Amino acid sequence: MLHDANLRPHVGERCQSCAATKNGFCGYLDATSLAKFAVRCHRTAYSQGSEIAGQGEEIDKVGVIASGLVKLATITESGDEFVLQILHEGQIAGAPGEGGDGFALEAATDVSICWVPRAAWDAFLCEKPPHFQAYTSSLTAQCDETRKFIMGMRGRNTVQRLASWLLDQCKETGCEEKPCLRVPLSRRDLASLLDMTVETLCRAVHQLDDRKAIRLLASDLFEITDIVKLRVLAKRPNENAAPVAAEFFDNSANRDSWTGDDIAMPAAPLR
Amino acid sequence: MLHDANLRPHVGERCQSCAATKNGFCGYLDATSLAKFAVRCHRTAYSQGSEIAGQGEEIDKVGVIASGLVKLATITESGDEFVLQILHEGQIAGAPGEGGDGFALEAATDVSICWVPRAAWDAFLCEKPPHFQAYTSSLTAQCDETRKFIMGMRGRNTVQRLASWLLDQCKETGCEEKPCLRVPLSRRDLASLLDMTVETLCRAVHQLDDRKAIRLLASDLFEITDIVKLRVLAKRPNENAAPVAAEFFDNSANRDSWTGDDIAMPAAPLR
DNA sequence: CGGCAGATTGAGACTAATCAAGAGGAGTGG
DNA sequence: CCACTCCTCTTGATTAGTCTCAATCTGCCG
Repeated sequence: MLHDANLRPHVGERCQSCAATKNGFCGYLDATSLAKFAVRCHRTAYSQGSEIAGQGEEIDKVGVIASGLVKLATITESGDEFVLQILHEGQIAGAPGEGGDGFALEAATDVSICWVPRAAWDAFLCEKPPHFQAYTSSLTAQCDETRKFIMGMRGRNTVQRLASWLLDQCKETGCEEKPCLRVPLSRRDLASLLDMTVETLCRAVHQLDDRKAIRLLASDLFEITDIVKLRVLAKRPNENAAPVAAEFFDNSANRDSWTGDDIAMPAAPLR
Repeated sequence: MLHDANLRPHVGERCQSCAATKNGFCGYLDATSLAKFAVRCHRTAYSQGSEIAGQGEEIDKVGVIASGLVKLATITESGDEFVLQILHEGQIAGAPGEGGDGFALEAATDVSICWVPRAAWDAFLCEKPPHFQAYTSSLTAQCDETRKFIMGMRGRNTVQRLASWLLDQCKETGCEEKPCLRVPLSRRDLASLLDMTVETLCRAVHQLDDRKAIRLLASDLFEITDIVKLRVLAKRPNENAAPVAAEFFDNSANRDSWTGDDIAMPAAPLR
């Protein structure tokens, strides 16, 4: 495990420049809570390819991905690696259960993660409801994303799966106008994620190229030349390019105090 | 939507006989909390095949599955239905995000669900940390289960996928000694869940039968005649038949009061 | 320059989908 | 009671799509 850096950021300082404060768990926190969170965590950097948590390894801490992509994979007895999921900025890594029984976390790109010891994490959540809400919102969002991913893979052949995944990537990175998409994953990882062989993935990429939906500028650089055609090839023709700005729950719902046993209506729903 | 019954159970009374109190969300609650929860929810019964929540329908309530199996599916523009997941006893249905964007919930068997209006749900969670912990534990467990399911499907052909799924079912229903497994899902639903056609599923079942791993007593009744062979056929040979009793978080961790701004160590980790 | 790993392309083998049709059961109406 | 329809489950033959194996190409590093 390579730890390129292991810093406890000054309150607010590091977070200011962190893109994850806009996304996922940190994005759900208000400034005050974020500051409190910052003092409890320490940021660790991992270089591409390094192992974050081994399979079967018990993790006694919870992490929020500050930058980069984390590969959630499993290695079978026969030695094959299967990429189950790619976690990104703002998502929770190492939540209880993860890694506990057969998943490994690996840095798919250079990654930095804000770790909090399990005990401190629990204490932070218990401080006030909005902290818990941030956590539940994150979990729900991640659960949902997984389901959406499965949806995108189902009932599609290899070319359609690739096209569908590229569409999702476009939305996620928000590259609607500038049609250039960088795919930091290796062919091997992407193929595994999309449940196909490297060779088939390669053919699928070139098929999209041949049909003028994309242009392969470099091995890891895709230009989306015709997003409409890409949608058709993904079997998702009627999808409007609606913004995907994750709908965070209304922060005005933050109640800093807890109710007693009396049943009080909360100021607003969680989401 | 068929509502065969719609009852507000008396505190404790209905819950006593409910199997879900041992599992999932309700299983994480202590007796007092469970009683409080019971007065807020109303149980609704759905007969097999009835729709619980339509695709795109906004759900303003949260449900805990009291009994039966709930099918989480999506219907594409071309009219094909894809079963993404089967939710069972004790799991959360209709969490925020679900149904919001393309999933439908349908009763795969006769089902009863304890519903709580969103607002009351949030209020319940905010009452004290253990309630939130029960929720986060449930979410994490469900997230994990989804990942395990994907793991079971990856890198396997149709026969292996079926065998793998059957193994999971054995563990879940705890039928280790008495080797009889009832599969309440229709061939159509099961095939969709396992990502194959009905025809292929049928052939896979009979292949397991031919190889003496199982015996098909009835169309929905499987006798596991040789669990070791079944493991081999599932490409999961080295799996011990370890109990899967979901590891619930230690209930002694229940803290009925909340900490202030000071950082206090919680009595025990969440899980 | 050679060695190496990843990416690409090609040809044949094999899996699972598709199309087609039969078997069995449940419900309906005469 | 039977004839009829409808639906699910099952089985068979054909075909399309992927995987496998193999070879070549590319860029990178020493």
